[in-house]
Amino acid sequence: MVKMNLCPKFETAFQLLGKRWNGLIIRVLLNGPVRFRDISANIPGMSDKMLVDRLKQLEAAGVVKRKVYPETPVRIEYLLTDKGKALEPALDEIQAWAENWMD
Amino acid sequence: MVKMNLCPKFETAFQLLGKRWNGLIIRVLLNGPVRFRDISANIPGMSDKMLVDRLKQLEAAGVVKRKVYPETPVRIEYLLTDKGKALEPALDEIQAWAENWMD
DNA sequence: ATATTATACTTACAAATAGTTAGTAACACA
DNA sequence: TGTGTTACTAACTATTTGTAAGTATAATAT
Repeated sequence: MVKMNLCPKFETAFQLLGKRWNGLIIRVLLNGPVRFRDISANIPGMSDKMLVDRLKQLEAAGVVKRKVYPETPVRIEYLLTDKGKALEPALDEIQAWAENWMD
Repeated sequence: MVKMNLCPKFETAFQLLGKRWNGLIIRVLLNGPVRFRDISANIPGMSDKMLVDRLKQLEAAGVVKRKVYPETPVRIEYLLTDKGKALEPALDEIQAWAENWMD
């Protein structure tokens, strides 16, 4: 039997990226801090429920931070941590691949 | 409202990569052609059913090719197309990110 | 005082996807 | 005739995702 030794960290990374919406959410957040509505409006087909769920998951993974501005009405911004920003080269490579090979 | 214009090709790319197992399967196939059992044995937790399903999906997407050797017992190898191999830099970036930021 | 508006969620339920376990077809070999 | 191996398939359950509606909060409008 052929043994390949998939890196467990790579597996963990794909528990995040290999979930629907997560890649797109991170991509949107790479443009800078944005509000819930703005993420939602820029990802067609994704429900509020999924966005809430994914933001919680990404926050728990240390990729996204939630910042509350106690204004009226309250304003909440989502932004990438350093860990999240570090995904930019990877997402850029996926973008490049998509441009070369999709359609 | 903030408009970001997510690239539709990027979205399509993440319909593939943003599905459980696909990233890991492609990663294994980057080592060269392998048989069904070998993929399966190198991805802990993934059932045969999911592997069949994903290989079909990746084949339909033009990322994976299926090669039949009419031996006894029949031998079937799965390998990446050029389109599939072109994902290597992207997966390498994810690997690098995982090594720097996981745990 | 009451109604209206906006934002960031929550809830209840239906539909789709994933997981588990068992089974099958094909064929050489004992 | 029976056994073993490989690459699946089928039947069923569990989990995840999707849909549609609702809620809390607080300023502003009537």
